[in-house]
Amino acid sequence: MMIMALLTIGDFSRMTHLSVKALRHYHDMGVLEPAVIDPFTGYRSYDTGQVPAAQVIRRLRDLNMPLDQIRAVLGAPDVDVRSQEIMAHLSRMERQLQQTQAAVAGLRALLAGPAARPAVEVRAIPAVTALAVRDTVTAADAPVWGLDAFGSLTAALSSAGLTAAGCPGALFPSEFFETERGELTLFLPVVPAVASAPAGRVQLMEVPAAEVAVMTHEGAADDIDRTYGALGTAVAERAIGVDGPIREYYLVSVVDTDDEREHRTEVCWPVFRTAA
Amino acid sequence: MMIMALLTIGDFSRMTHLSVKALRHYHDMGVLEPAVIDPFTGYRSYDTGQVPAAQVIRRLRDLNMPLDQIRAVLGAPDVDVRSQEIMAHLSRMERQLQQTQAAVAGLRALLAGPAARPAVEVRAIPAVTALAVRDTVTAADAPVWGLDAFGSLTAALSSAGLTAAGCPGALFPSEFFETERGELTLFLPVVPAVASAPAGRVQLMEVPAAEVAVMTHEGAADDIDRTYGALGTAVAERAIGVDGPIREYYLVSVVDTDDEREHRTEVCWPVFRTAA
DNA sequence: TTGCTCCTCACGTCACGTGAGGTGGC
DNA sequence: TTGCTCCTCACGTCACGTGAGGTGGC
Repeated sequence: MMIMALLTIGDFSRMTHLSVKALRHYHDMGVLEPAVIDPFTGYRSYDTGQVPAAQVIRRLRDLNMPLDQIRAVLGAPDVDVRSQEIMAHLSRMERQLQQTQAAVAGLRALLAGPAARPAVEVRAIPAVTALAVRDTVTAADAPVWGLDAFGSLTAALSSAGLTAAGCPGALFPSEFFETERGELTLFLPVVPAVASAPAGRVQLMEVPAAEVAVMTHEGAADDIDRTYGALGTAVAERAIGVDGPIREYYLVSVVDTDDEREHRTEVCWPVFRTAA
Repeated sequence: MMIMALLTIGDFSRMTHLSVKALRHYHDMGVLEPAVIDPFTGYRSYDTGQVPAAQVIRRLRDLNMPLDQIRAVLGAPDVDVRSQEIMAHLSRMERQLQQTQAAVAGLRALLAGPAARPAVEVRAIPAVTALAVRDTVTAADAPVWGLDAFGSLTAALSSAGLTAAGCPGALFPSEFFETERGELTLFLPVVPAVASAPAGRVQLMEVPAAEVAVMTHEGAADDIDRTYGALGTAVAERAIGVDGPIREYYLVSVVDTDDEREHRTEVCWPVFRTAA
């Protein structure tokens, strides 16, 4: 760890293409400490040996990695942890890229004009017994949470010796859309039976009956707001809406096929019990 | 433009998957005004007819379009201007995506360990006459500016009846790296001759002589900080650096080939005149 | 009357950028 | 001595999120 040559912050800036302001910020945040700090003038001096670290920081910032994570990556004791954190970040970025592509496609579709909208059907859903997982989740985490929760449900299904009685569904409280965070419930209807109590985070619950307006969403979940808009509009214009959680039923989902175009989701909006 | 049904902010949030906080913010920013505002309570009411606009906003925000631009897009009088602005944004995003991919590749290369570094050569560059364009530019705008300036230079070359005497180069003041903004000079050496004065923003200048350390960067410009780091390190460790603008000479660049891997750029770092 | 929804400030977040105002070294 | 580089606050930016504290409608 020999010091090879000390550099002013200006020289170091030129060598790394990091702005002086950014370097000072990285110092303040503990991401990249100068090799020497003059106790009288406060002048920072960097070492030529710090150039590679600065280049890594620049790349990670280009990839939008937060400074806290960069500090953790650079401070990781062994190389495995380090590359593991980087790979985790890259896969998060890949997911984000897919979302971007979906947004571009969705935008084109929107601007091309309103698509033919599937019909709205009013339906009475009876109460059912179901295995369920309930957690407080943010909108950003919801897809991953859902997949994980579904894994727990299928595991509990077999270990409790129960039989599925329909496709999985979820309950979304109003709060979830209004604040992008709320307590979600993923459930899997089962044939009622005397069974051993489900273990862990899976519980047996009664999904209440409901009168709902239903519209089927075809395709990837990124576009599902279009169906919400069309369904909500239909409900509002008929003035039949009531309070209560929105439901989704996953007729065909990622657990059935990787081709998102084949996915089918029923969106259910609560309406008056009196609606014919 | 008939009002079809009024919605509370909560209902509108559920229908568009925009958070209530976001909707209030869009109102404050003039991006999406509620159809009705109760003068006593301040309650906002939206119209079902506003759902499509909200969906477009959501897509554009997913694409990181700033609210100012979104307001402009939605307010655009004709569809041509609107789709033009969107296309411009998409191409900016595409450029950003390329940068992301370059950052991933660059990161892999950095973590794989230091590459074999090309040799540093100390060279005396004589003064030359050149056509030049000079502008104050930010680091983010520099590549586009450079391409545009080169176009002006070649146009001026033929209209002034001059002959090129070398490949194009650029001068970068220290300030440009330290603040990511500064006055850049792109120049094209010419055979001195009595010629008509160049027009517009192109001027005839004397590029001063300089003693420099030179390293050749092979490949895309996104990676050029690695060469700056290696060159700056070499200069610092020999303690031969002096003040002065850094130069780049574009031996093979985007004007010669679209294959970035073939690009070759000489980076020139000012050193003592006495260096042998 | 009790929840629930809605409202308006005021402040926080994140990674710096933008001055202001001042000092040190050649 | 004059520039130039460096320093430290303090505040701004952008698109909201996070409470605090309060009101209206069923």
